Amino acid sequence: MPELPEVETVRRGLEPLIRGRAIKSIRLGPQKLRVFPSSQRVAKIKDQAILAVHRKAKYLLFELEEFFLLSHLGMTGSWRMGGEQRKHDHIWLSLDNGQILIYNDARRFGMFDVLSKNQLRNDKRLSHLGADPVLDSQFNGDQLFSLSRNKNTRVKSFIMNQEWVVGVGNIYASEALFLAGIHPMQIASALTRKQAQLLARAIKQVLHEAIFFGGTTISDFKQAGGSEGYFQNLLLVYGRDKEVCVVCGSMIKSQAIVGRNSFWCPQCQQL
DNA sequence: ACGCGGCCCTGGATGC
DNA sequence: TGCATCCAGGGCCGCG
Repeated sequence: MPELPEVETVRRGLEPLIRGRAIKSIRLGPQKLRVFPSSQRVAKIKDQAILAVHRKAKYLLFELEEFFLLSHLGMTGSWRMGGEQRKHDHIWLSLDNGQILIYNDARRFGMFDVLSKNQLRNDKRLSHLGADPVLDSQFNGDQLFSLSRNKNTRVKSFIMNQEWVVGVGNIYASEALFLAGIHPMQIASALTRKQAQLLARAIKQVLHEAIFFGGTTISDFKQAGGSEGYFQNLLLVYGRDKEVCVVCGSMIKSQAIVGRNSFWCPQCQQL
């Protein structure tokens, strides 16, 4: 699913299409997402203008005059403008220019909710999030190092936990650890300060590059305009098990770590 | 109290 | 061709 670069790519594509438009009506399909608002709540956003589209971690936030629409794409969620009906369409937002913004999600791991400004402030899903490597200046090696001191888990799992760092998912975790030369099975609390600094830098680098290239399309990620990302062509280890490392020529290894398939170079990333 | 495994879903790839 | 199995970019919940 979409990690930070994919969500950011969607945000950037979507915002110019819908900013300033008012919502004329909204329709929800019969099959619920993991989170779906009540119909009374949905009714409140009629005639509200869309002022901006923000990203908070891997969430999209549509800022309305008095409410926020909270959207998480889960693994297979996507927003697109109008066009033909498709299987797994679940939300239809009709805008005042006649266009319809549609949410599609095959696996329905996504979330959609309507929140007041006050509810947004107090929302537990959003209040426990860590620093954003792209947006927050307090994300750096020193912060990562101090957070990691008491974390008795594999470093890959540590950087994927949204409570400590947001936006890093299964693809970019492997990529960042490769760039930093850190073995994904290393215990987080055993990171040296130097390693934490390399890792923070690597996370920022890979997320920025992936945003620049429009995200990673493995099977079904699409940008807001429907085009695919390009960064899948630039992945150095993810999905490349049994291929050779671009740096040293060793064979890339893969193995599940805390339940998620992980990829690393046994030569460049030693425990 | 923390860390992990299972689970929520559908569809595509693979194997028999 | 058909069927069974496994796996997928995320996050929540319950268990030990």
